[in-house]
Amino acid sequence: MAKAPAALITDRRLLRGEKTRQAILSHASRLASAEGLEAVSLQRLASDLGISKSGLFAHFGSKEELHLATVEEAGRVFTDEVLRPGLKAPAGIGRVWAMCNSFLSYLSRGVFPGGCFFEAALAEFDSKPGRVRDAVIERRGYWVASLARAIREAKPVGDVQPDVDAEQVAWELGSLLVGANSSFVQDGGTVGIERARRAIRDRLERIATGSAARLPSR
Amino acid sequence: MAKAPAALITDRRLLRGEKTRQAILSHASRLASAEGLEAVSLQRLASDLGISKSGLFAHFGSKEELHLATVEEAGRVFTDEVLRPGLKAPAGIGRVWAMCNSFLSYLSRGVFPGGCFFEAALAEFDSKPGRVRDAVIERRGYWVASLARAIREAKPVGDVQPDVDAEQVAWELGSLLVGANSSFVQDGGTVGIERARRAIRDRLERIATGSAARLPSR
DNA sequence: TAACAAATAGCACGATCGGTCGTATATGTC
DNA sequence: GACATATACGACCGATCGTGCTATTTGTTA
Repeated sequence: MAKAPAALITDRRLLRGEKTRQAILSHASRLASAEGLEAVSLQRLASDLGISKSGLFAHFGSKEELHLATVEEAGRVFTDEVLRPGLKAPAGIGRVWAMCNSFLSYLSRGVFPGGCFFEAALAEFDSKPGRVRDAVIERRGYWVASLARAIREAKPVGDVQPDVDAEQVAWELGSLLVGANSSFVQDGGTVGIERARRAIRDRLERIATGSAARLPSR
Repeated sequence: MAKAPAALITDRRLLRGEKTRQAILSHASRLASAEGLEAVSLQRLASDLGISKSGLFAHFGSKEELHLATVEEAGRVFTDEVLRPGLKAPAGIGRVWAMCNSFLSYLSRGVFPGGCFFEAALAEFDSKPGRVRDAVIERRGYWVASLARAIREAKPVGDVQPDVDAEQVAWELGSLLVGANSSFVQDGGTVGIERARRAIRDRLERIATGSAARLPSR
Protein backbone atom coordinates (compact mmCIF):
# COMPACT_ATOMS: atom_id res chain seq x y z
CA MET A 1 0.00 0.00 0.00
CA ALA A 2 2.90 2.31 0.58
CA LYS A 3 3.97 1.64 -2.95
CA ALA A 4 0.77 2.59 -4.71
CA PRO A 5 1.15 6.37 -4.51
CA ALA A 6 4.65 6.22 -5.92
CA ALA A 7 3.40 4.14 -8.80
CA LEU A 8 0.54 6.48 -9.44
CA ILE A 9 2.34 9.75 -9.08
CA THR A 10 5.57 8.93 -10.83
CA ASP A 11 5.26 5.85 -12.98
CA ARG A 12 8.39 6.96 -14.77
CA ARG A 13 10.28 6.07 -11.62
CA LEU A 14 9.14 2.49 -11.95
CA LEU A 15 10.00 2.40 -15.58
CA ARG A 16 13.62 1.55 -15.18
CA GLY A 17 12.90 -1.37 -12.87
CA GLU A 18 9.96 -2.60 -14.88
CA LYS A 19 11.92 -2.53 -18.08
CA THR A 20 14.71 -4.55 -16.54
CA ARG A 21 12.23 -7.02 -15.19
CA GLN A 22 10.66 -7.45 -18.58
CA ALA A 23 14.04 -7.99 -20.21
CA ILE A 24 14.87 -10.60 -17.58
CA LEU A 25 11.63 -12.51 -18.06
CA SER A 26 11.78 -12.40 -21.83
CA HIS A 27 15.26 -13.84 -21.82
CA ALA A 28 14.39 -16.31 -19.06
CA SER A 29 11.44 -17.79 -20.93
CA ARG A 30 13.40 -18.17 -24.13
CA LEU A 31 16.32 -19.69 -22.31
CA ALA A 32 14.04 -22.07 -20.43
CA SER A 33 12.42 -23.32 -23.61
CA ALA A 34 15.82 -24.23 -25.00
CA GLU A 35 17.74 -25.45 -21.97
CA GLY A 36 15.10 -26.02 -19.33
CA LEU A 37 14.14 -24.00 -16.29
CA GLU A 38 17.02 -25.65 -14.50
CA ALA A 39 19.36 -23.64 -16.68
CA VAL A 40 17.62 -20.43 -15.67
CA SER A 41 19.88 -19.72 -12.73
CA LEU A 42 20.52 -16.32 -11.26
CA GLN A 43 24.15 -16.33 -12.29
CA ARG A 44 23.41 -17.43 -15.82
CA LEU A 45 20.69 -14.86 -16.30
CA ALA A 46 22.75 -12.10 -14.74
CA SER A 47 25.81 -12.70 -16.87
CA ASP A 48 23.71 -13.16 -20.03
CA LEU A 49 22.07 -9.81 -19.41
CA GLY A 50 25.16 -8.06 -18.11
CA ILE A 51 23.73 -7.20 -14.71
CA SER A 52 24.62 -8.27 -11.20
CA LYS A 53 23.23 -11.39 -9.65
CA SER A 54 21.99 -9.59 -6.54
CA GLY A 55 20.40 -6.84 -8.59
CA LEU A 56 18.50 -9.43 -10.53
CA PHE A 57 17.60 -11.32 -7.39
CA ALA A 58 16.05 -8.23 -5.86
CA HIS A 59 13.40 -8.24 -8.57
CA PHE A 60 11.96 -11.55 -7.46
CA GLY A 61 13.09 -12.38 -3.94
CA SER A 62 13.55 -16.09 -4.60
CA LYS A 63 14.32 -18.42 -7.40
CA GLU A 64 10.86 -19.92 -7.23
CA GLU A 65 9.29 -16.52 -7.73
CA LEU A 66 11.54 -15.95 -10.69
CA HIS A 67 10.42 -19.24 -12.19
CA LEU A 68 6.79 -18.47 -11.54
CA ALA A 69 7.13 -15.10 -13.19
CA THR A 70 8.83 -16.79 -16.12
CA VAL A 71 5.93 -19.20 -16.51
CA GLU A 72 3.52 -16.29 -16.39
CA GLU A 73 5.47 -14.44 -19.07
CA ALA A 74 5.49 -17.52 -21.27
CA GLY A 75 1.75 -17.83 -20.77
CA ARG A 76 1.31 -14.29 -21.94
CA VAL A 77 3.28 -15.06 -25.08
CA PHE A 78 1.33 -18.27 -25.67
CA THR A 79 -1.95 -16.41 -25.39
CA ASP A 80 -0.80 -13.76 -27.87
CA GLU A 81 0.75 -16.15 -30.35
CA VAL A 82 -1.53 -19.18 -30.24
CA LEU A 83 -4.79 -18.77 -28.37
CA ARG A 84 -5.84 -15.36 -29.59
CA PRO A 85 -5.08 -15.88 -33.29
CA GLY A 86 -6.77 -19.29 -33.19
CA LEU A 87 -9.89 -17.96 -31.55
CA LYS A 88 -10.27 -15.27 -34.17
CA ALA A 89 -11.71 -17.88 -36.51
CA PRO A 90 -15.50 -18.22 -36.28
CA ALA A 91 -16.85 -21.06 -34.14
CA GLY A 92 -16.91 -24.36 -35.97
CA ILE A 93 -14.45 -26.96 -37.06
CA GLY A 94 -12.51 -24.24 -38.82
CA ARG A 95 -11.68 -22.75 -35.45
CA VAL A 96 -10.30 -26.04 -34.18
CA TRP A 97 -8.20 -26.31 -37.31
CA ALA A 98 -7.04 -22.70 -36.90
CA MET A 99 -6.02 -23.30 -33.29
CA CYS A 100 -3.93 -26.31 -34.23
CA ASN A 101 -2.33 -24.40 -37.08
CA SER A 102 -1.62 -21.47 -34.79
CA PHE A 103 0.27 -23.83 -32.53
CA LEU A 104 2.21 -25.35 -35.40
CA SER A 105 3.01 -21.91 -36.76
CA TYR A 106 4.16 -20.75 -33.32
CA LEU A 107 6.49 -23.73 -33.32
CA SER A 108 7.97 -23.27 -36.75
CA ARG A 109 8.29 -19.51 -36.40
CA GLY A 110 10.51 -20.18 -33.40
CA VAL A 111 8.62 -17.93 -31.00
CA PHE A 112 10.59 -19.80 -28.36
CA PRO A 113 13.95 -21.01 -29.59
CA GLY A 114 13.58 -24.38 -27.87
CA GLY A 115 10.09 -25.22 -29.07
CA CYS A 116 7.04 -24.81 -26.89
CA PHE A 117 8.00 -23.45 -23.47
CA PHE A 118 5.29 -25.40 -21.70
CA GLU A 119 6.17 -28.80 -23.09
CA ALA A 120 9.75 -28.30 -21.99
CA ALA A 121 8.73 -27.06 -18.56
CA LEU A 122 6.14 -29.77 -18.09
CA ALA A 123 8.54 -32.58 -18.83
CA GLU A 124 11.01 -31.07 -16.42
CA PHE A 125 8.65 -30.42 -13.54
CA ASP A 126 6.05 -33.12 -13.88
CA SER A 127 7.61 -35.05 -11.02
CA LYS A 128 8.69 -32.10 -8.89
CA PRO A 129 5.76 -30.96 -6.77
CA GLY A 130 5.52 -27.26 -6.14
CA ARG A 131 3.96 -24.07 -7.35
CA VAL A 132 5.92 -24.03 -10.60
CA ARG A 133 4.63 -27.45 -11.53
CA ASP A 134 1.08 -26.45 -10.65
CA ALA A 135 1.30 -23.31 -12.76
CA VAL A 136 2.62 -25.17 -15.77
CA ILE A 137 0.05 -27.94 -15.51
CA GLU A 138 -2.75 -25.44 -15.20
CA ARG A 139 -1.70 -23.63 -18.37
CA ARG A 140 -1.31 -26.83 -20.29
CA GLY A 141 -4.73 -27.99 -19.08
CA TYR A 142 -6.23 -24.73 -20.20
CA TRP A 143 -4.89 -25.26 -23.70
CA VAL A 144 -6.40 -28.73 -24.05
CA ALA A 145 -9.64 -27.51 -22.49
CA SER A 146 -9.75 -24.73 -25.06
CA LEU A 147 -9.40 -27.29 -27.82
CA ALA A 148 -12.16 -29.38 -26.28
CA ARG A 149 -14.44 -26.38 -26.01
CA ALA A 150 -13.81 -25.41 -29.62
CA ILE A 151 -14.79 -28.93 -30.68
CA ARG A 152 -17.87 -28.88 -28.50
CA GLU A 153 -18.93 -25.51 -29.86
CA ALA A 154 -18.57 -26.80 -33.40
CA LYS A 155 -21.47 -29.18 -32.84
CA PRO A 156 -24.38 -26.70 -32.66
CA VAL A 157 -22.95 -25.00 -35.76
CA GLY A 158 -23.42 -28.30 -37.51
CA ASP A 159 -19.74 -28.85 -38.29
CA VAL A 160 -19.13 -31.78 -35.95
CA GLN A 161 -21.16 -34.91 -35.42
CA PRO A 162 -23.09 -34.66 -32.13
CA ASP A 163 -21.92 -37.99 -30.68
CA VAL A 164 -18.22 -37.08 -30.86
CA ASP A 165 -16.31 -37.21 -27.56
CA ALA A 166 -14.81 -33.73 -27.55
CA GLU A 167 -12.44 -34.40 -24.62
CA GLN A 168 -11.10 -37.53 -26.28
CA VAL A 169 -10.44 -35.76 -29.57
CA ALA A 170 -8.88 -32.78 -27.79
CA TRP A 171 -6.58 -35.15 -25.93
CA GLU A 172 -5.53 -36.71 -29.22
CA LEU A 173 -4.91 -33.34 -30.86
CA GLY A 174 -2.87 -32.24 -27.87
CA SER A 175 -0.74 -35.37 -28.05
CA LEU A 176 -0.13 -34.97 -31.75
CA LEU A 177 0.89 -31.35 -31.26
CA VAL A 178 3.31 -32.39 -28.54
CA GLY A 179 4.69 -34.93 -30.97
CA ALA A 180 5.23 -32.15 -33.49
CA ASN A 181 7.07 -30.16 -30.84
CA SER A 182 9.32 -33.09 -29.97
CA SER A 183 10.18 -33.79 -33.57
CA PHE A 184 10.82 -30.13 -34.23
CA VAL A 185 13.12 -29.75 -31.26
CA GLN A 186 15.02 -32.91 -32.11
CA ASP A 187 15.80 -32.35 -35.76
CA GLY A 188 14.86 -28.72 -36.28
CA GLY A 189 13.06 -29.75 -39.44
CA THR A 190 9.46 -29.48 -40.48
CA VAL A 191 8.80 -33.21 -41.00
CA GLY A 192 7.14 -33.62 -37.61
CA ILE A 193 5.09 -30.51 -38.12
CA GLU A 194 3.79 -31.76 -41.45
CA ARG A 195 3.10 -35.19 -39.96
CA ALA A 196 1.08 -33.58 -37.20
CA ARG A 197 -0.82 -31.39 -39.63
CA ARG A 198 -1.67 -34.38 -41.73
CA ALA A 199 -2.77 -36.46 -38.75
CA ILE A 200 -4.86 -33.67 -37.29
CA ARG A 201 -6.51 -32.82 -40.58
CA ASP A 202 -7.35 -36.48 -40.99
CA ARG A 203 -8.76 -36.71 -37.50
CA LEU A 204 -10.86 -33.58 -37.88
CA GLU A 205 -12.29 -34.65 -41.20
CA ARG A 206 -13.43 -37.83 -39.55
CA ILE A 207 -15.47 -36.08 -36.88
CA ALA A 208 -16.81 -33.47 -39.28
CA THR A 209 -20.18 -33.59 -40.90
CA GLY A 210 -20.18 -34.04 -44.64
CA SER A 211 -20.78 -30.40 -45.38
CA ALA A 212 -17.83 -29.25 -43.25
CA ALA A 213 -15.44 -31.99 -44.24
CA ARG A 214 -13.20 -29.82 -46.38
CA LEU A 215 -10.54 -27.83 -44.54
CA PRO A 216 -8.15 -25.29 -46.03
CA SER A 217 -4.61 -26.57 -46.47
CA ARG A 218 -3.62 -24.60 -43.39
CA MET B 1 44.97 -56.99 -22.10
CA ALA B 2 46.36 -57.37 -18.63
CA LYS B 3 42.84 -57.64 -17.39
CA ALA B 4 41.64 -60.43 -19.60
CA PRO B 5 43.34 -63.32 -17.81
CA ALA B 6 41.96 -62.29 -14.46
CA ALA B 7 38.48 -62.12 -15.91
CA LEU B 8 38.84 -65.48 -17.56
CA ILE B 9 40.48 -67.33 -14.72
CA THR B 10 38.41 -66.05 -11.85
CA ASP B 11 35.16 -64.51 -12.97
CA ARG B 12 33.96 -64.85 -9.40
CA ARG B 13 36.36 -62.11 -8.53
CA LEU B 14 34.43 -59.72 -10.75
CA LEU B 15 31.13 -60.65 -9.21
CA ARG B 16 31.15 -58.23 -6.33
CA GLY B 17 31.95 -55.23 -8.46
CA GLU B 18 29.52 -56.24 -11.14
CA LYS B 19 26.75 -56.63 -8.64
CA THR B 20 27.39 -53.17 -7.24
CA ARG B 21 27.43 -51.73 -10.72
CA GLN B 22 24.13 -53.37 -11.51
CA ALA B 23 22.58 -52.03 -8.33
CA ILE B 24 23.82 -48.55 -9.18
CA LEU B 25 22.43 -48.61 -12.71
CA SER B 26 19.11 -50.06 -11.68
CA HIS B 27 18.61 -47.34 -9.14
CA ALA B 28 19.99 -44.68 -11.48
CA SER B 29 17.55 -45.52 -14.27
CA ARG B 30 14.57 -45.56 -11.94
CA LEU B 31 15.65 -42.32 -10.34
CA ALA B 32 16.21 -40.69 -13.71
CA SER B 33 12.74 -41.62 -14.91
CA ALA B 34 11.22 -39.89 -11.91
CA GLU B 35 13.46 -36.89 -11.37
CA GLY B 36 15.49 -36.61 -14.55
CA LEU B 37 19.06 -37.51 -15.34
CA GLU B 38 20.06 -34.21 -13.81
CA ALA B 39 19.09 -35.63 -10.44
CA VAL B 40 21.35 -38.61 -11.00
CA SER B 41 24.38 -37.04 -9.39
CA LEU B 42 27.25 -38.93 -7.86
CA GLN B 43 26.46 -37.68 -4.39
CA ARG B 44 22.77 -38.44 -4.65
CA LEU B 45 23.33 -41.96 -5.95
CA ALA B 46 26.02 -42.69 -3.38
CA SER B 47 23.97 -41.61 -0.41
CA ASP B 48 20.84 -43.37 -1.73
CA LEU B 49 22.78 -46.60 -2.03
CA GLY B 50 24.83 -46.15 1.12
CA ILE B 51 28.20 -46.21 -0.60
CA SER B 52 30.90 -43.61 -1.01
CA LYS B 53 30.91 -41.16 -3.86
CA SER B 54 34.43 -42.03 -4.90
CA GLY B 55 33.71 -45.74 -4.78
CA LEU B 56 30.77 -45.19 -7.08
CA PHE B 57 32.74 -42.90 -9.32
CA ALA B 58 35.41 -45.57 -9.83
CA HIS B 59 32.86 -47.74 -11.62
CA PHE B 60 32.36 -45.24 -14.42
CA GLY B 61 35.18 -42.73 -14.54
CA SER B 62 32.97 -39.76 -15.41
CA LYS B 63 29.46 -38.57 -15.00
CA GLU B 64 28.84 -38.84 -18.72
CA GLU B 65 29.86 -42.51 -18.68
CA LEU B 66 27.52 -43.08 -15.77
CA HIS B 67 24.69 -41.48 -17.72
CA LEU B 68 25.49 -43.49 -20.82
CA ALA B 69 25.51 -46.71 -18.83
CA THR B 70 22.20 -45.67 -17.30
CA VAL B 71 20.68 -45.15 -20.74
CA GLU B 72 21.99 -48.55 -21.80
CA GLU B 73 20.48 -50.20 -18.73
CA ALA B 74 17.15 -48.51 -19.40
CA GLY B 75 17.32 -49.75 -22.98
CA ARG B 76 17.81 -53.29 -21.75
CA VAL B 77 14.72 -52.95 -19.57
CA PHE B 78 12.73 -51.45 -22.43
CA THR B 79 13.66 -54.31 -24.70
CA ASP B 80 12.65 -56.87 -22.09
CA GLU B 81 9.44 -55.20 -21.06
CA VAL B 82 8.13 -53.72 -24.29
CA LEU B 83 9.85 -54.78 -27.48
CA ARG B 84 10.24 -58.50 -26.83
CA PRO B 85 6.71 -59.13 -25.52
CA GLY B 86 5.24 -57.10 -28.35
CA LEU B 87 7.20 -58.92 -31.02
CA LYS B 88 6.03 -62.28 -29.73
CA ALA B 89 2.73 -61.71 -31.50
CA PRO B 90 2.63 -63.01 -35.09
CA ALA B 91 3.28 -60.50 -37.85
CA GLY B 92 0.17 -58.57 -38.77
CA ILE B 93 -1.88 -55.77 -37.33
CA GLY B 94 -2.19 -57.78 -34.13
CA ARG B 95 1.54 -57.33 -33.59
CA VAL B 96 1.26 -53.55 -33.90
CA TRP B 97 -1.59 -53.61 -31.42
CA ALA B 98 0.41 -55.87 -29.10
CA MET B 99 3.42 -53.55 -29.20
CA CYS B 100 1.31 -50.53 -28.28
CA ASN B 101 -0.34 -52.46 -25.49
CA SER B 102 3.03 -53.63 -24.23
CA PHE B 103 4.08 -50.04 -23.96
CA LEU B 104 0.90 -49.03 -22.15
CA SER B 105 1.25 -51.97 -19.79
CA TYR B 106 4.87 -51.09 -19.12
CA LEU B 107 3.65 -47.64 -18.18
CA SER B 108 0.83 -48.66 -15.89
CA ARG B 109 2.82 -51.43 -14.23
CA GLY B 110 5.30 -48.75 -13.18
CA VAL B 111 8.36 -50.49 -14.55
CA PHE B 112 9.96 -47.08 -14.11
CA PRO B 113 8.45 -45.08 -11.29
CA GLY B 114 8.49 -41.85 -13.31
CA GLY B 115 6.93 -43.19 -16.50
CA CYS B 116 8.96 -44.07 -19.56
CA PHE B 117 12.65 -43.43 -18.95
CA PHE B 118 13.27 -42.37 -22.54
CA GLU B 119 10.56 -39.77 -22.74
CA ALA B 120 11.90 -38.17 -19.59
CA ALA B 121 15.49 -38.32 -20.81
CA LEU B 122 14.60 -37.09 -24.27
CA ALA B 123 12.79 -34.02 -23.04
CA GLU B 124 15.71 -33.24 -20.80
CA PHE B 125 18.48 -33.72 -23.31
CA ASP B 126 16.89 -32.79 -26.60
CA SER B 127 18.68 -29.47 -26.57
CA LYS B 128 21.94 -30.58 -24.97
CA PRO B 129 24.20 -32.02 -27.64
CA GLY B 130 26.38 -34.88 -26.58
CA ARG B 131 26.67 -38.63 -26.46
CA VAL B 132 23.85 -39.02 -23.96
CA ARG B 133 21.46 -37.16 -26.21
CA ASP B 134 22.55 -39.23 -29.19
CA ALA B 135 22.05 -42.49 -27.32
CA VAL B 136 18.58 -41.53 -26.18
CA ILE B 137 17.50 -40.31 -29.59
CA GLU B 138 18.78 -43.47 -31.22
CA ARG B 139 16.76 -45.67 -28.85
CA ARG B 140 13.67 -43.62 -29.30
CA GLY B 141 14.12 -43.74 -33.07
CA TYR B 142 14.50 -47.49 -32.92
CA TRP B 143 11.18 -47.78 -31.13
CA VAL B 144 9.27 -45.78 -33.73
CA ALA B 145 11.10 -47.61 -36.52
CA SER B 146 10.02 -50.90 -34.96
CA LEU B 147 6.43 -49.72 -35.01
CA ALA B 148 6.78 -48.67 -38.64
CA ARG B 149 8.27 -52.01 -39.59
CA ALA B 150 5.48 -53.89 -37.84
CA ILE B 151 2.95 -51.88 -39.81
CA ARG B 152 4.81 -52.47 -43.06
CA GLU B 153 5.04 -56.20 -42.40
CA ALA B 154 1.33 -56.34 -41.78
CA LYS B 155 0.67 -55.49 -45.41
CA PRO B 156 1.81 -58.75 -47.09
CA VAL B 157 -0.15 -60.66 -44.46
CA GLY B 158 -3.20 -58.87 -45.75
CA ASP B 159 -4.00 -57.07 -42.50
CA VAL B 160 -3.19 -53.54 -43.62
CA GLN B 161 -4.16 -51.71 -46.76
CA PRO B 162 -1.18 -51.49 -49.11
CA ASP B 163 -1.34 -47.74 -49.70
CA VAL B 164 -0.94 -46.90 -45.99
CA ASP B 165 2.02 -44.65 -45.09
CA ALA B 166 3.63 -46.81 -42.39
CA GLU B 167 6.03 -44.10 -41.19
CA GLN B 168 3.22 -41.60 -40.82
CA VAL B 169 1.07 -43.98 -38.81
CA ALA B 170 4.04 -45.04 -36.67
CA TRP B 171 4.75 -41.39 -35.93
CA GLU B 172 1.15 -40.91 -34.85
CA LEU B 173 1.18 -43.98 -32.64
CA GLY B 174 4.42 -42.83 -31.05
CA SER B 175 2.97 -39.42 -30.31
CA LEU B 176 -0.17 -40.89 -28.78
CA LEU B 177 1.91 -43.18 -26.59
CA VAL B 178 3.98 -40.22 -25.42
CA GLY B 179 0.72 -38.48 -24.64
CA ALA B 180 -0.27 -41.45 -22.50
CA ASN B 181 3.03 -41.22 -20.70
CA SER B 182 2.60 -37.52 -20.00
CA SER B 183 -0.91 -37.96 -18.68
CA PHE B 184 0.15 -40.90 -16.56
CA VAL B 185 3.05 -39.03 -15.02
CA GLN B 186 0.96 -35.95 -14.35
CA ASP B 187 -2.03 -37.45 -12.60
CA GLY B 188 -0.93 -41.01 -11.91
CA GLY B 189 -4.26 -42.21 -13.22
CA THR B 190 -5.21 -44.40 -16.13
CA VAL B 191 -7.33 -41.90 -18.01
CA GLY B 192 -4.57 -40.99 -20.42
CA ILE B 193 -3.71 -44.63 -20.95
CA GLU B 194 -7.29 -45.46 -21.86
CA ARG B 195 -7.49 -42.42 -24.10
CA ALA B 196 -4.38 -43.56 -25.93
CA ARG B 197 -5.65 -47.12 -26.25
CA ARG B 198 -8.88 -45.88 -27.68
CA ALA B 199 -7.19 -43.55 -30.12
CA ILE B 200 -4.72 -46.18 -31.27
CA ARG B 201 -7.36 -48.85 -31.69
CA ASP B 202 -9.37 -46.43 -33.72
CA ARG B 203 -6.39 -45.52 -35.87
CA LEU B 204 -5.41 -49.13 -36.46
CA GLU B 205 -8.90 -50.18 -37.40
CA ARG B 206 -8.88 -47.47 -40.03
CA ILE B 207 -5.79 -48.78 -41.79
CA ALA B 208 -6.84 -52.42 -41.45
CA THR B 209 -8.45 -54.44 -44.18
CA GLY B 210 -11.99 -55.50 -43.51
CA SER B 211 -11.05 -59.01 -42.46
CA ALA B 212 -8.53 -57.80 -39.85
CA ALA B 213 -10.56 -54.90 -38.53
CA ARG B 214 -11.45 -56.46 -35.21
CA LEU B 215 -8.83 -56.21 -32.48
CA PRO B 216 -8.94 -57.77 -29.03
CA SER B 217 -9.79 -55.32 -26.24
CA ARG B 218 -6.13 -55.30 -25.32
C1' DT C 1 21.23 21.47 -4.62
C1' DA C 2 20.03 18.60 -0.77
C1' DA C 3 17.11 14.89 0.61
C1' DC C 4 15.01 10.75 -0.36
C1' DA C 5 13.56 6.31 -2.25
C1' DA C 6 14.03 2.97 -5.75
C1' DA C 7 17.16 0.23 -8.38
C1' DT C 8 21.35 -1.98 -8.74
C1' DA C 9 25.85 -3.62 -7.30
C1' DG C 10 29.46 -5.87 -4.14
C1' DC C 11 30.57 -9.31 -1.18
C1' DA C 12 30.43 -13.31 1.71
C1' DC C 13 28.04 -17.56 3.49
C1' DG C 14 27.03 -22.50 3.27
C1' DA C 15 25.70 -26.24 0.32
C1' DT C 16 26.31 -29.10 -3.58
C1' DC C 17 28.30 -30.17 -7.89
C1' DG C 18 31.94 -33.28 -10.75
C1' DG C 19 36.36 -34.86 -10.17
C1' DT C 20 41.25 -36.28 -8.11
C1' DC C 21 44.36 -38.60 -5.04
C1' DG C 22 46.25 -41.42 -1.57
C1' DT C 23 44.99 -45.10 1.28
C1' DA C 24 42.54 -48.94 3.38
C1' DT C 25 40.07 -53.33 3.07
C1' DA C 26 38.31 -57.34 1.13
C1' DT C 27 38.99 -61.34 -1.93
C1' DG C 28 41.10 -65.12 -4.20
C1' DT C 29 45.73 -67.48 -5.35
C1' DC C 30 49.87 -69.34 -4.17
C1' DG D 1 50.49 -67.04 6.13
C1' DA D 2 52.24 -63.93 2.12
C1' DC D 3 50.89 -61.60 -1.75
C1' DA D 4 48.47 -59.26 -5.73
C1' DT D 5 44.48 -57.20 -7.22
C1' DA D 6 39.75 -55.46 -7.20
C1' DT D 7 37.01 -52.63 -4.71
C1' DA D 8 35.72 -49.04 -1.61
C1' DC D 9 36.70 -45.07 1.35
C1' DG D 10 37.83 -40.10 3.22
C1' DA D 11 39.66 -35.81 2.41
C1' DC D 12 40.04 -32.30 -0.61
C1' DC D 13 39.77 -28.96 -4.90
C1' DG D 14 37.58 -25.37 -7.77
C1' DA D 15 33.26 -24.02 -9.55
C1' DT D 16 28.46 -22.89 -9.16
C1' DC D 17 24.27 -22.72 -6.75
C1' DG D 18 20.60 -19.66 -3.88
C1' DT D 19 20.41 -16.16 -0.58
C1' DG D 20 21.34 -12.62 2.87
C1' DC D 21 23.50 -8.01 4.27
C1' DT D 22 25.50 -3.78 3.13
C1' DA D 23 27.00 -0.17 -0.16
C1' DT D 24 26.39 2.63 -4.17
C1' DT D 25 24.26 4.55 -8.07
C1' DT D 26 20.20 6.74 -10.20
C1' DG D 27 16.18 9.60 -10.80
C1' DT D 28 12.62 12.54 -8.61
C1' DT D 29 10.98 16.06 -5.64
C1' DA D 30 11.28 19.81 -2.36
